[in-house]
Amino acid sequence: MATTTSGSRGGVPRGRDNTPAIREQLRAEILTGTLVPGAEISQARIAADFGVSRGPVREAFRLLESEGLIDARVNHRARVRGLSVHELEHLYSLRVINESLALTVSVPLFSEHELAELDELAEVLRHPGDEPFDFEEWDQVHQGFHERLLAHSGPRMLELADEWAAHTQRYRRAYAEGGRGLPPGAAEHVAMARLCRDRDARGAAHLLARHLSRAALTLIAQIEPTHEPVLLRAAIRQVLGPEGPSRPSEEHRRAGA
Amino acid sequence: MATTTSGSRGGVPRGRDNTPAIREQLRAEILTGTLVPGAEISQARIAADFGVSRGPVREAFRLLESEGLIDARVNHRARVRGLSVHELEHLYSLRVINESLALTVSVPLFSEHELAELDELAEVLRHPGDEPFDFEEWDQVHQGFHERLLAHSGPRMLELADEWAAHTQRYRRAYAEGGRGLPPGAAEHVAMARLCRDRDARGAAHLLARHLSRAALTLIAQIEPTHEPVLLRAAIRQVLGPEGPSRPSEEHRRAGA
DNA sequence: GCCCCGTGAACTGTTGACACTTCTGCCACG
DNA sequence: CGTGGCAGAAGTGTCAACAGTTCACGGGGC
Repeated sequence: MATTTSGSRGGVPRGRDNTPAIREQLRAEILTGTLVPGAEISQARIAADFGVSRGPVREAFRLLESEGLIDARVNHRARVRGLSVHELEHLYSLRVINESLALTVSVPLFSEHELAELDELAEVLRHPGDEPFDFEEWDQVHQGFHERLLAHSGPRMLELADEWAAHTQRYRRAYAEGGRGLPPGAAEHVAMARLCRDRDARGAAHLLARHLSRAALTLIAQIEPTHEPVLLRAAIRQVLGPEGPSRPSEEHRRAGA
Repeated sequence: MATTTSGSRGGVPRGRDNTPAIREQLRAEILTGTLVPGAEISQARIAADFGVSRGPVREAFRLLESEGLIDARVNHRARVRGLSVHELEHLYSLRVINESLALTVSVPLFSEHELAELDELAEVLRHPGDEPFDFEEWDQVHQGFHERLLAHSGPRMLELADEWAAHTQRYRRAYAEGGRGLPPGAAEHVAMARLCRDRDARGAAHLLARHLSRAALTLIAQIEPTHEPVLLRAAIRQVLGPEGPSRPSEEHRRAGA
């Protein structure tokens, strides 16, 4: 029996249009794993937890379904969608090609203030202050960095990229192995910030693509080592060109990582 | 005063879960321009038109909003979102890089049956049978061709590509200038089919990218000639490489278009 | 012992009604 | 003549209740 998850959510205060709050709360619980894949969630129970009627909950469910976080068959309880290597690969492939493009057009437009912010965040990512290492906090900063990277790519692209990044978070958390240390590649962020400052759009985009695909390949190897990531490799080729991501390339070394 | 569009939609038969039907009907009306940009649509009126209560309509509205087809401020009537060159450029940029990738991985996987279908559709696109030329019918086939091209790229990618293609349809119709003739580039489809048959993934992807970006540039030039499509050009560069789309490239000629 | 069907609980989809907000048009007032 | 504000209409967000569906469970028949 799938755990028909229960537990009281804080009631929605008193505001009008409660759907966004419900949606975001559930979304967060799914992304962080509080609501595990396969768990069944009923409109009635969620409504009760929020102290609200089923109307707004139904609307929130529709949004979560359109985002791909839950499956909702007619006349059945909704279920938190499961994880799969295929989806993980798709998500990262989308991120690789789209974020590379978004970064390419953003680089010439960064303000001095934004560049300084990137530098600062990158430094924090490399040398997190607190001991012991707090993965939650680090990942928060990490998401902020990647989000700022795409600042000037337009609202539509930004929204999509945010969604994809959020969804990959699900996999990162599920397979973080207890989050016991700095993820490999954490140091690359300072190189990226540097390339942005140098207005090297091509170099920055390439480094981002390698950065993302390394994360993806690491995860895939952990989850299902036999899986052959055809789509992801094609995505990498599209961004980096046919030569492939074999050795550290020119712009990477130049950035002095 | 914005036209608070009215008019009776056929009542939803008697099925359970009416939301999808309502959503699709409204979506189609927006995409084809029956519901013009800026038009205001009220839950109450739509509900009456469908012979249904406001509940399902609200859910449909939420989906349409998440898709970006309507704007829905709290306590206000929803409005059909307007058109803009920026969005058009974004849509086509997304299509260029994502469909190119999707096609790249699809090419090795086409069955003989699918290849034959592509050939056939491409031929119809080049020499449409009926006189006078029926744009609606032609565009139907056109969408079918592009959809089949991505058949093997996985459900998530397919869904996204379909959505983007559908949205560009809005612009194509709005600026079709009466749809009085075969769009330029219509002949390229047979070359694409040919490249698929030859299992030339790279060539097919490049041709698709050029095909899409030409359509985009034509539309942009019609709508707002002063607009400089920075994002789109970056997208083209990402797929074709730095040399740019200057001359007809090797694989294009080899396909003997 | 095994299978089938009826029954009731748990849910979902839908509806009509209620409270509150926004906007329009009009009137009194300056 | 211009302006401020005040009712009423129109619309939205929400809720509680109704009807139909799915599923688990147990009793009866074989």
